[in-house]
Amino acid sequence: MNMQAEATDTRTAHAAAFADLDFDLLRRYVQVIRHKLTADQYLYHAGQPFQALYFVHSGCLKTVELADDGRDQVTGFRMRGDLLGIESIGLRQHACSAVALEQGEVWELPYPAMLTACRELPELQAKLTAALAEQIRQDHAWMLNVGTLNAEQRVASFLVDVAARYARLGYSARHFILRMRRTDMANFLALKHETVSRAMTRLDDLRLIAVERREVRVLDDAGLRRMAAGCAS
Amino acid sequence: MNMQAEATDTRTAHAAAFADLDFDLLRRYVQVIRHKLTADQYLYHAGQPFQALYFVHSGCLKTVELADDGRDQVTGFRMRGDLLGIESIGLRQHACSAVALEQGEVWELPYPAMLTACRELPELQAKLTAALAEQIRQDHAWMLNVGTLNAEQRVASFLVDVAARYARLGYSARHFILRMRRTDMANFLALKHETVSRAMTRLDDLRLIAVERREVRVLDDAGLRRMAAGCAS
DNA sequence: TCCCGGCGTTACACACGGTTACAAACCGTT
DNA sequence: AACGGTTTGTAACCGTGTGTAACGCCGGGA
Repeated sequence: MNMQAEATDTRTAHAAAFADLDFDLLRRYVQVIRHKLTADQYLYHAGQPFQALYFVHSGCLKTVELADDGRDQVTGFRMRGDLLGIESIGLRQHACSAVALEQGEVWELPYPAMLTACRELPELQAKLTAALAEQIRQDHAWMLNVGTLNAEQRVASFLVDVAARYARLGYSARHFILRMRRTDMANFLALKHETVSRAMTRLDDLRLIAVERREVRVLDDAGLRRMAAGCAS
Repeated sequence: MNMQAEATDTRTAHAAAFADLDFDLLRRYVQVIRHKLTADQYLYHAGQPFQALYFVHSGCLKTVELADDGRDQVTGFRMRGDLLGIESIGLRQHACSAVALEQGEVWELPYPAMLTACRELPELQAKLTAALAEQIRQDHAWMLNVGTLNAEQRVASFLVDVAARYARLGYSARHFILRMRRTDMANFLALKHETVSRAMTRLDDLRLIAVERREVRVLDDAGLRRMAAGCAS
């Protein structure tokens, strides 16, 4: 849901997913600890000691960047197969917070053990590095969208990306339930929640989607993608 | 110049710089190739084969994300000590373009050789990973600023960050020359160049800075930082 | 030296999205 | 079923930043 370029073009074709990792092999080196999460539960707070990465097994979480003066920015949403905490690598304390949007389960991967495991398993090292690079590309795609698209286009782009992520997980890209509130979506897209509401109803009016609160049905995929790209009208 | 949090707080205190790397040691493993660049010269284009990372030895470059429909977004500015190309790790082709803003020199680090060198030098591997994570944190700080600050505050924040980067390189944080045009600044800050101009003159009117085209003098550092934070007025 | 093109600045009208306010729908609790 | 709190939707107004245009400045080339 990081609004990365929707089409898997040649540049992103080889983006490695952490999901298809051999966890049985990994468990020989790293003690993987399962954690159940409930809605609104913090997985970690900004400022807490950084000790582990987290693999999302189920559910959906948001990562939130915080400023000293109280400003906050949702920097992404993570679902099954995504890795959490990589942004804090090299620090002693977490750079941001991670909050569960619904109940779910994450697998804790203690970082010191991961480091030694990386020395034994070059494949793991490559996957981790690839995950970091992929995160940078996602963020840059977000910058491009927020920097160049208007409110409606941003919302459309977001929905296209969400749909693609659901498709990758084997769910329907045509009909899904958003896991986050309007406020979270708005914050992520650098908009206000009223604006997101208006954009959603407008996309509904245009028969591109059918919305009912968090339930979204994609009626005109091509049209939605056209809207998500720079094309006006 | 990526508008990261200006104060080096406890969270960013251990951000590893690639600058203090032992290049003599690295040269035993990697054939470092020097490249001179002239203003407006592309170091690499989006879509070109990804074969190397680049260490900026002198000069200033911008990285530009491109969309199929022609939209473009400046994702950052790189100066001496910064690493270029890391966002394309794991891909066959570069994900973005890099353009020199002035004459300068970069050192090409062929990536396959870097990979093998990383296996021999754990310190190098750590530095590379840290550089990737640091990039993510910079991007998230940018998201926070663009998502929550108005035009004036963004420009102030940008100037504070530029000043900090110059200071780190041993130059004056009080008096410097911007290396990029208003258009590049504006694109990076998700504004229009006219808006950046107006913001600069307003910061000048407020006696926080003294501007004359690309020349900037910081008159009230604390005031500028206050403006760069969420504080209104 | 003059001319030209790129860059930066300024003025003004307008539009998009923010602000504010209120209402409706949903949720969990009692 | 009634209640309160939260989330979402709708509407009117307003302000920040944009679009447009004109002008000034500076540097490079003829």
